[in-house]
Amino acid sequence: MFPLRSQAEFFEWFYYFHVEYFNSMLKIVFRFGLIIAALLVLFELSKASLFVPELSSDLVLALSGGVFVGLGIYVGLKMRKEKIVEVAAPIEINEEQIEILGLSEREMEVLQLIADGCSNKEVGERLFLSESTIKTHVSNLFVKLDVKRRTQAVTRAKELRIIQA
Amino acid sequence: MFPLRSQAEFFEWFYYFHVEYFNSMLKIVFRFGLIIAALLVLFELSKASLFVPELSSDLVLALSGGVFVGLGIYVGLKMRKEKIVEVAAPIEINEEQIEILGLSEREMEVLQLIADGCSNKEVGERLFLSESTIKTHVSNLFVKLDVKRRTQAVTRAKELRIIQA
DNA sequence: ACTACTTTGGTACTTTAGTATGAGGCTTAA
DNA sequence: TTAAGCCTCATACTAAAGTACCAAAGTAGT
Repeated sequence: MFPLRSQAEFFEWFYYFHVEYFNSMLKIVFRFGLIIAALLVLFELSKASLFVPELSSDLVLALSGGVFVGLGIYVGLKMRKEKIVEVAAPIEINEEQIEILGLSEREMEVLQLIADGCSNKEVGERLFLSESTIKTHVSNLFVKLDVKRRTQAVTRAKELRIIQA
Repeated sequence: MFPLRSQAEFFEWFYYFHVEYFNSMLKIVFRFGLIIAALLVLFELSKASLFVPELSSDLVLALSGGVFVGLGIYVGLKMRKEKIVEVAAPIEINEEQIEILGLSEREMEVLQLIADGCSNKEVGERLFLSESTIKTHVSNLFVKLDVKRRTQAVTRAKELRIIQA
């Protein structure tokens, strides 16, 4: 049988890995490792053939092959799902960045409307404010975003994920 | 040994899969299947132990375990890479839509620069054209995109996937 | 109450954007 | 060759954007 001590060490090593890089891509590797370890045990059991001693090693291999294929399909599906979610999900707004830039609520409202293609006048109408006020807000926005034009402001805001893309 | 006929059938089945869903996530599954098949062969070879007959089955298991872990890491890295590419990759440009709208090459260049936040003057400087020419292009763009302002043009262009987001 | 900040609005001005129109040069297909 | 379409540039104009001030009202914390 697989030496227990080595197995334990194996898991220990993997646990270390897991803790060290928990939120990284190595999570995937860890998951993989676990599944593989489980499969090794399964394999070992099959080879021991306690219940069906007359099983040929070929059949065992075929079986484990099937298991691996099933695993492949499962993992493939799982990853695909994650992918779709990642791609299709609306980009979450970086509130922290808004804090850092010191953008007020009004400024954010104005920024969003500008990104929607509104003129200063239209923004004013939508927010029930005068065009003068909007101009003030826009000017302040430009300073805070370090840009010179509204188009740049929109691009920058989307880069910084502070408005919906 | 693993029965050759079954193995051939196995590959045939996988090939069918591959052709059927070539550009889908089942590509991953297929790749998985291939790797597994290769590993089964490797395993078989190890078991045959032609070169080192005194190898214990424990050691073989340990070795294959190592191989599987390596495989896990490799696949994990590979998939991670693909994911990042998919997420960060530039959205592919809808050439068909450009055709439909009847946008010329120059207009597309101007559109892209506008989206980057350039003023008409700056666009002109980058393309070695006069501001007048840019204004003409921009006006034509607005008609074709059915918008009234450059900010709207940018938003619309990104919606239609005719410029880089 | 004082301070700091946001929000609102204004005037006056400069710059950029956008419209309308015309026109010459270039390429391409009928 | 002629027509169509694109690219280029220009003038003259209107509209919108942007800057630089100032100022009052509200709000929240010290």
